[in-house]
Amino acid sequence: MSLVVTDTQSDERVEFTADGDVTLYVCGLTVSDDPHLGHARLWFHADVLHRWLAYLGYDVRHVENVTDVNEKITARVGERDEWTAERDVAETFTASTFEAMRGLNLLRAEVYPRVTEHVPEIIDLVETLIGKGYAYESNGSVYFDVTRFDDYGTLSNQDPAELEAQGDPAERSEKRNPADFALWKSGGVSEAAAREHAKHDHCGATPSGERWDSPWGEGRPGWHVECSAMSTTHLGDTLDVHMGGRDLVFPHHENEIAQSTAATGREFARHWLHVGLLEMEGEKMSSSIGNYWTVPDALDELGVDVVRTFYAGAAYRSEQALTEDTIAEAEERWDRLSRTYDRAVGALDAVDARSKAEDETLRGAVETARADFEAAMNDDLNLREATAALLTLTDAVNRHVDGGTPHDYRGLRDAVTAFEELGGDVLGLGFDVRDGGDVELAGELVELVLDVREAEREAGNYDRADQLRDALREVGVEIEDGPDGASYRFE
RNA sequence: GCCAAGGUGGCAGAGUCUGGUCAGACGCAGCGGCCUGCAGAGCCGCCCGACGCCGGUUCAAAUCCGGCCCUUGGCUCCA
Repeated sequence: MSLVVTDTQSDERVEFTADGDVTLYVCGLTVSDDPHLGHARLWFHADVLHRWLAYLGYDVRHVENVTDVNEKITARVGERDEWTAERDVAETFTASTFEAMRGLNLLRAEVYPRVTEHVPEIIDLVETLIGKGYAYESNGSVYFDVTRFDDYGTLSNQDPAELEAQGDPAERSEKRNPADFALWKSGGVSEAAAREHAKHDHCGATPSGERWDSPWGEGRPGWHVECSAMSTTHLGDTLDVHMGGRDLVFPHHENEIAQSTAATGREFARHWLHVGLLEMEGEKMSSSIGNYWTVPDALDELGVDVVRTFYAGAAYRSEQALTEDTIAEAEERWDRLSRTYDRAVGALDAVDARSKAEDETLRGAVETARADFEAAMNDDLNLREATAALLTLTDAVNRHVDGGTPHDYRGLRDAVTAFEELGGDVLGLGFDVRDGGDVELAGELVELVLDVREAEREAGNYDRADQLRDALREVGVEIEDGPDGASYRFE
């Protein structure tokens, strides 16, 4: 059984193939603001692909760029006192981006290359393109001539002749064809562009952003060429997988293909995977619309596991709706998974777990869950079905734990391992992660309160017992009465 | 206007490539039961019932063909 993915190039399900290491390039963030849940959706799906390929035995070389040169970044200079240059703003949000990524429990990429580190490579690439006749200099800027590249438009199925012109009016007059795009822009950020992207009015001179020397004079790299240069620098001419948001298909990825293929003469990416957009109230979540939820806020409010469970509720290639209902569903799903995991671990470590007890139903359920999970993952990374396989396993585990003692040690251990390997390692859910603080002491204190509560219950003082339970819930301790007395878990 | 993705039960979301076998699994919402001092969790069971619209092909269409409507995205910075 092998992995099948939906490739944007052919729009067909194709078998995933790679020789040895898998090179994975993800079009990363422009660091002009805190990342929001839309950006994180791409990160999540790239992360799960990374994790699944690792599970299948591939060594994954994952590179995700940081775009730290951009008009939107420049436009925020001066908004805070410490933001005196484009670089200051970029560094602030690069830091918050990394923090968000860690908070989302993403596997680290091999490198997070930044544009500011790769200007020499970008200039080399542009010179190569000029040398091969694919690009031309005009007024200190350099443009890619789309008429020289026969396959231009095949990824997005666009006809260059039908396209509206790219770039602003001043730029258009410098170009041979309306659809030509900039590889290098002369000078700094124009005042018009800076103003357009500015969110807030602020005093002082309009910032023009950083500039670099080049064979064509001072200027700034074009957006599309950055990704071509950074991916080639770190992963070579041909990528196994190129991922990005669906909104980048045109022009960004189309242009990347043109630049890289023209420069190297080789296929740029074997597989293109595009992640559908996150919708909020029927619209794309976007900083410019303002309907966004930042990653730090979402992590505070929901926790990383609910956020990840939410993302696992829809296929990467589909759009996904963020609503109260879909969030509530994710909360329920994660609660059910983690609760069951805790119960299984509890039963496993109890004296009632015996080496010779055997529950064929439980063991069969574990095997079925593993098989279903793997089949779902290989079927174009169907995360909702994969999650469903784990949820089906919760049923068998709960039935076993409810079914009295002795417990089937081996069966429970296999179930726990399945949760950890499939839910934990592959989906990145934190089954065995416990919050910080002195958990042991907290546990002892909770036990103490529970002893008091038990005494009250035995005395028939249920009001008092319920008060204690409510009080514990308020500080984040959930009490559940069972046949063997009360148990608790930290929320 | 051009390009792309999509429209499936109350929600969410598979299935469309390979026309018929279950419009499937899981979860949420709803109902009943077990358990329980109550609650929660858990378990068992259940109702309901959807393939955007109009044609065509076919013994048979969610699935193939044609037309139309609607939604979202891209064509300008965008994950």
